[in-house]
Amino acid sequence: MGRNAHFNNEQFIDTALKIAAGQGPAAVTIAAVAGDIGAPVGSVYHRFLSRDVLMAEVWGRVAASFQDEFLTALEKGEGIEAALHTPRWVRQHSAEARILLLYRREELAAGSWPEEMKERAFGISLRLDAGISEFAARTFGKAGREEINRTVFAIIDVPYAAVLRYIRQGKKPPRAVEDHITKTYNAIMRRTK
Amino acid sequence: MGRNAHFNNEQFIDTALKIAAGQGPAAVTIAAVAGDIGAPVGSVYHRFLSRDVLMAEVWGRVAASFQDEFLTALEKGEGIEAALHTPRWVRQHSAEARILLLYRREELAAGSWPEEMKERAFGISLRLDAGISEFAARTFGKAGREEINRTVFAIIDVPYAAVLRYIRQGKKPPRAVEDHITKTYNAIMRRTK
DNA sequence: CATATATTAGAATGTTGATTCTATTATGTC
DNA sequence: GACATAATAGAATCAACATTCTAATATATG
Repeated sequence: MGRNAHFNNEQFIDTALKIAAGQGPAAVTIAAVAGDIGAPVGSVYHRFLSRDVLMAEVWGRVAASFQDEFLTALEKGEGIEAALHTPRWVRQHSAEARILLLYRREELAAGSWPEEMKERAFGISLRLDAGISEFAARTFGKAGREEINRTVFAIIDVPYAAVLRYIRQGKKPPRAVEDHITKTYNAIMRRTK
Repeated sequence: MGRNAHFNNEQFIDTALKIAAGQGPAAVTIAAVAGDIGAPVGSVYHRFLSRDVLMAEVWGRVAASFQDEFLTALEKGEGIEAALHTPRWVRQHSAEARILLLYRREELAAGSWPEEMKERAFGISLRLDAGISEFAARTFGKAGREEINRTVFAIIDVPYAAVLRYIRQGKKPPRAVEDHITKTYNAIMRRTK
């Protein structure tokens, strides 16, 4: 019952994502999102409790897109595959990459995340920590702070650094980044301390 | 002539820097800066043409603080010293580091930089490019795109990544980051391609 | 001491954008 | 066909801030 919808949640999330990627999160005003689709602002609020909730959806989508493949590689025990996932994913998902790597969660949605989203984010973070720990233990024989730090550096921080400069310029990372990431990975994750 | 000043430019810049480091650039409202010092908002505008100009001063100060030592090390030909400058500087300058590494120029001051500041920034950027090029040429025998990419990665991007995680948590980077940076530097800057 | 002026003081203005509110319009159900 | 309601429409509110404006105050200079 009720009239047919002209729009759907996905459209609003997609549009918010597109604007955030192109012009930064501050440009994602309710009017801009609605205007882009040709919807009235009221329709945004009909579907999302607030701007924060809309942005939290954007974040959730982007983070999940990245982390699912990343964790899969890691849980398989392929550290170098996990590390190389970053440049690959970035090439395939330019807009999402800009959001994930250029802004922090709090810049997208300042306060009040819906409980469900907080739990989702917490779950992802737990899974990430566990994956890293297990991998460190498997690689080094134990997973103390030292081993975890090295692992995080090699498979998260360095790939991020390798790719960031290109994302800022709106370019796809060149092939050389794989080489840099791999060399660093080998140097850091070598068994010999 | 005229009455004595109760405040001075430095105070406003310091306060803006402190607030930006602690609560992010968005928290740097004119009222917040003035209020923190006990000055009227009018006094801010008496000294700075606009919020953007004030923030540009903050940025200029922070950038210069970092880059002077960095470039000195680089121009001496000490690549590894330049790379290690990042964690050292970060430990000594927590607030400045948060601003320099957590936000981009445009987040501090969106539009309209005063001409003088633009030139200063441009000069710094030129000097940086030249320093990197020279260093790459000295290290690899030539400074093509490939050699420059490697150099930038090893002495800028990786140190940044090594330190970022701790800055976000408001902690000082542990000693291990020097080890990671050094290992990476050796792996990447090895003469053998 | 009178004047010019640098500076403080802080109220008034204007804009931008989130959010709320009040219709209006279709569509399924009875 | 009348009713309930999901959804669209978009005007009206509200709040936060940057910026502007109009005093009020000291102080140096003559």
